[in-house]
Amino acid sequence: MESSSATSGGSTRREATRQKLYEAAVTLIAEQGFSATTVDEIAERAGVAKGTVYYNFASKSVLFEELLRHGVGLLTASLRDAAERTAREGGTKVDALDAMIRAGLVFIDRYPAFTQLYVAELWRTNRTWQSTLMVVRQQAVAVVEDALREGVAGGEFSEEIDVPLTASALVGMVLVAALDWKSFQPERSLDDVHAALSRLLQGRVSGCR
Amino acid sequence: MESSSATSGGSTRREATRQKLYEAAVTLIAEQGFSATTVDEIAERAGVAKGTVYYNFASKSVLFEELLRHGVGLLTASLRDAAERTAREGGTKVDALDAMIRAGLVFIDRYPAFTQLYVAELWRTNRTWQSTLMVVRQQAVAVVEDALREGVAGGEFSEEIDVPLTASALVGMVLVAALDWKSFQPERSLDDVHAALSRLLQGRVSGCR
DNA sequence: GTTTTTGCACTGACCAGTCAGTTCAAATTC
DNA sequence: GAATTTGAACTGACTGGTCAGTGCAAAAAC
Repeated sequence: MESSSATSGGSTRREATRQKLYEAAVTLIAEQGFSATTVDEIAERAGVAKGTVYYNFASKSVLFEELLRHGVGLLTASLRDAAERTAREGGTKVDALDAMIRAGLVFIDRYPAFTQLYVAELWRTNRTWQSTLMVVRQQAVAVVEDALREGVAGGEFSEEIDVPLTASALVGMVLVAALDWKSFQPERSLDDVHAALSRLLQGRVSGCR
Repeated sequence: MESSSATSGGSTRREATRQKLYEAAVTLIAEQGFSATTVDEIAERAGVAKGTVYYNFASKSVLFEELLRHGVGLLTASLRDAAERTAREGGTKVDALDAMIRAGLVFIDRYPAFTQLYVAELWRTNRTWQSTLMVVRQQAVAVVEDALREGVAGGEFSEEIDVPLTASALVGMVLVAALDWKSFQPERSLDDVHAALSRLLQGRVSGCR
C-alpha cells in the first residue's frame, strides 16, 4: 500500500517502521493529546525501541508533523477523487458535494483517531506545527470550495452563497456528525449517517421539499 | 457584579480570584492544550502566586473541570433562552433554530478560546474529565434536539429526519464555521456569518428556492 | 559491509503539588 | 478609637518525579 512509490522511495523496512510509529502515535495522541503522550509510550505501542524513533524522526514534534501531512494527504486525495469521479460520470455539483460527504465519512470511519487529533489541533495557535496545519487544512477545504464555485458558475447554486463560509460549514457538518457517530453511536451504519447529512445538504429538512 | 448573590455567596475576594484564574486558564489551555499548560503559567497570567491556585482548586484537573462546567453552563443557558424567546414571540421552529444559530455565534464571538478548548477535548477518551464533558455536551445538544423533535411533531419538519444526527450536524456547522471565522477572517461581521449559515439551514443553497 | 534496529544507562530541564510562613481586613477588646 | 487578635487568603521556595533527547556498543537484517 505504501511501499513502492511514496515521496522518497526509501528502503521498505524503514518505511514499515515509520508506518508502525504513525499508527501508534495517532491513537495515543488522539486519546491523550500531544503533550501527554510520551515517546516511550509510542515506541512501546509500536513494538520498537526508543532509539528507533529517533533514528527515524528528528524529534517528537517532527514525527507528529509528518503524521499530520501524511493523514491529510490521504483525505485530500480521497475528496478530490470523489469530486472527479462524479464529474466524469456527468453528475451535478450537488452530486459532487454529496460524494465528497460520503468520502469524508468513509475516511473518518477508517481513521477516526486521526480525525479526532486533527480537530483537536486545528484551531490552536502558538504551536510549532501551526503552519503545517494551515497548509494542509486549506488543501482539503479548497476541494469543497472549488465544487461550490463551479456550482455557482454553472448556475446550479445561488450567486449569493458565501463560498469559504459555506465550505467551512459543510466540512463542520460532516466532521462533527461523524465524530459523534463514532463516539456515541458506533453501531449505526455509514449509509444511515450519509442519508441524514444528504437530506440536510439538500434542504429536505425544513422549508421546501 | 458578582458580590451579592452567586451560587454560594462566598467571600467576594475568593470569587474574584477564581474568575481571574478561569480567564487565565482558558486562553492558555486553548492555545497550548491542557498538558502543555503549566500551573505556573496560569498563576502568572492571573497575577497570582502558584499556591493560590491550589488554595482555590484541588488540582489542575479540577480547575479545568470546573472551568468546563462554568463555560458550557453559559452556552446552554444562552441557547435555551434563544429558543424560548422565539417561542414566546410565536416564531416557527425554523426561526427557533435560526435564533439558536445566532446565539451560538454570539457565544463563540465572545468566548472563542473556550469554544476552541471545548472542541479540542470533546471527543477524547481516557481523560479524567470525560464524564463531565459528556454530561455538559448532552445538555447543549439536547436543546437543539428538542427544537427538532417539536418541529417534527408539529409537522414543520419531515418525519424522516434523524434527530440526534441532524442536531450534531447543525452544531458542527455552526462550530466549525464560527471557529474558521474567528481564526481566518476575524474582520467579518457576525451578521454576515449568520446570513450564510441561515441560508444553508433553509436549503437555499442548492435544489429548491 | 552497510543500513537499521536494539537496549539501556544517563542527563538536564521542567513541572505538579506541598508547606511553613506572611499579609491584611474585619472582629474583638480595652 | 487605638491596640490586639483572628483566620481566610495568599505567597514562593522547595521536593520528588517525569520525560525528551543522547550516546553507544552490539545484534540483526538486507
